[in-house]
Amino acid sequence: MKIATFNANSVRKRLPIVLAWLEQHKPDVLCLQETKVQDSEFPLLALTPSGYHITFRGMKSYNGVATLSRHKPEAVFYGFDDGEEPDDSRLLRVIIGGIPIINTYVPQGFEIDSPKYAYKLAWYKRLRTYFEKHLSPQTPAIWCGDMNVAPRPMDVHGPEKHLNHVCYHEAARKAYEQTAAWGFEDVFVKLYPTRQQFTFWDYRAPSSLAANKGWRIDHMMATAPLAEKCVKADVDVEPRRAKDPSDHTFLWAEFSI
DNA sequence: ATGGCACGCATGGCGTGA
Repeated sequence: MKIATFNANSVRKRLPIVLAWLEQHKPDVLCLQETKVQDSEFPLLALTPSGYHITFRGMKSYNGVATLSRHKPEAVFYGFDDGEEPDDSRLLRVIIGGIPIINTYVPQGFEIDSPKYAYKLAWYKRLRTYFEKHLSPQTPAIWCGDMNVAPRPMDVHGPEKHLNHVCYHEAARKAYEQTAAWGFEDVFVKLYPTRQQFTFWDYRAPSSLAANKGWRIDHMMATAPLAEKCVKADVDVEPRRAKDPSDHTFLWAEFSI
């Protein structure tokens, strides 16, 4: 099973890139974030020729998640179900072949003294509770998406400059680690523990890609029984170099199941 | 030290992203 994740930064703007990537790499599942489109406007027709089943939930302008799959999901769950705001434009769980696949677009947080940052930290706590409620660390499950956290110093260019950045600040890294510690392992790190590989390069510094000044903030996580079956994983930088790119690129993994 | 680019939209500027 091959599964990929991609923050598209508008699925409508990125249709050519998404369609080409599906055609070339033929993943079983592709999780998209920041689709930036409400459901009534989702470009279903444009994606139909790909042959993928498409599960999506979005809102106007911001956020939005979609999961494309070769096989139709057996079940679909939108957002949190803890009685608070479901935030269903950021959390999507589908079951495919008996395996839960959780697609998340974790809040970015703006600035560390912003209420948005407190919301991000709380979001990670809610997500751990969600895992406890719906999953088991002893059975196969995947959690992937834009986590908006660079977990290790090597996961961001110039970490010393970003200690107060919401994607590297200690509290954000701790929140991410404590959620993953429920029972998810980063399969890219498992395969390449010492390799520096970013998944995001800022648009605003036009040289960021050429200078490789990026962040590794998109992650592919698996519970132990699945992580041990991960045979390949990689980041495909090519779509970031394409015309009209997203600021993120694709991360994928293959499991021998 | 600062800002830079891209996207969507009750669009000639703003909120958001990271």
